[in-house]
Amino acid sequence: MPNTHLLISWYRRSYRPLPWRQTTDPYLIWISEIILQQTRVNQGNPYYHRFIERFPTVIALASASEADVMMQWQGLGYYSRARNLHKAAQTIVAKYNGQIPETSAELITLSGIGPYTANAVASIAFKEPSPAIDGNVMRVIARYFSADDVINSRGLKKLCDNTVRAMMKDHHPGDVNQALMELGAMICRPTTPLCNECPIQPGCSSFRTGSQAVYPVPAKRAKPKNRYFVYLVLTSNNLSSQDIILKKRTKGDIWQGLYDFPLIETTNVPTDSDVYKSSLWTSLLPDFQPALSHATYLKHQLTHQTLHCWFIRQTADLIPDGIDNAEYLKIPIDLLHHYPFPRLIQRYFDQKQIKSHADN
DNA sequence: GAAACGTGGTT
DNA sequence: TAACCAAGTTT
Repeated sequence: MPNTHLLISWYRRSYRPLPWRQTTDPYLIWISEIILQQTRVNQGNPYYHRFIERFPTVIALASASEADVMMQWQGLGYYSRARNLHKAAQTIVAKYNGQIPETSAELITLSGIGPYTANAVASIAFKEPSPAIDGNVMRVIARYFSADDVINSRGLKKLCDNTVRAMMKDHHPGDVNQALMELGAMICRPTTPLCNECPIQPGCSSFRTGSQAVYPVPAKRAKPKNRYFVYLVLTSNNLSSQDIILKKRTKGDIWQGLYDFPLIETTNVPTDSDVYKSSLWTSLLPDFQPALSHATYLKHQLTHQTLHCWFIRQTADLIPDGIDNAEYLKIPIDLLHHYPFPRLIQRYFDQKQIKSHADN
C-alpha cells in the first residue's frame, strides 16, 4: 500500500488551488464533479464559473428551465450531464428539502451521480471514507502494483477500492481521494510520468521494474463510424424580421436537447440524387432543387462517430407559418443566441458569420 | 456489460 | 493525421 503520509504531505504543499477546492459547499463540489467528468480542468473551469454564477444554489438550479441549463452547458459535451444535473436538483428540492444528501448511498440514487461522483462528494464535503475511483486513481494504483487487469475492469476497480479504503484510516477521506487524483494528473501522468518527484515512488512496482509504460493496461476501443448529414439552412426575409428554421434534437441520438437544422442523413457519401429525392425539401420548400456543389462542408469528430456534414443554404422570400410546428421551429435570427447549439453548428455560424452568440 | 455519449488538448 | 485520453454515467 502506498505511504499515505508521504502522499498527503505532498498534496498539501503541491495541490493546485482550484476554485472548487476553496469551498466546503456541497452544491459547488457536486457541480464541479459533474463538470469534470471526462473533462479536463482547463476545459471545465470557465464553465464552472459561469454555471455557479448563473445558478448559485440548488434552489436556483432546480427553478431554472431546462433550456436555460442547456444554454450554460452548450459546447462542453456529454449533454446528458446537464439534463441529469437539472433533474437531480429538482429531486433534492422535492425529496431532501433542498439539502444535498450527505451519504454516498443517497447521492448515488440521484440522476447523473454514479459510484465515482457519489463517493467524491461524500468524502470531500462530508468526510465519508468512500474511495472515489477515477481514471487517475486507476492509473496510479495499476502502476504501483503493476496490476495486469485492464483499465476500468472489475478487478482493477476492486483493487483500487480496497487500497484507497485502507489509506483512509488515519486521514481525511476527501484529501486522500483528491491527493491520488492530483498525483495522477500532475506526476503519474499517462505519458512521461515524473517518477523522480513522486511521493510514493518507494514501493512502486512499475518504477522498480521500469514498466510505467505498460500500466495501466488499456482497453481496446472501437473505430469511429462515419455518418453523413445534409443540412438545409433555410432563411427568409419576412415582413418584420429575418427568420431561420431550426430543429430540436431528440432522444436516442447525439446532442439531445440542443438545436440544429432540418437534416437528411444518408448511409454513404451523399449524391445530388440522394438529396433531391428526399421528401424534406417538398415539405419545407417546394420547388427547391438543392445542389451539393454549393454546400459548405464541415467534418466533425466525436469519440464514436465521424460526422461528414454538408450545409445547403437557401433563402426564401417567405417561409410559411405552418413550418413552425412541433418538428421545426421558425425563429428570428436576432434570437439565435437564446438557443443552445452543439459545436458543429457554432462552427458553421462562425464560418458564415451569422451572429449566434453561441460562443463559449 | 459492451456501447454510446462531446469536446479539445497532446502525442 | 489519427489515436489517445480526461475528476464517468447510462442504457
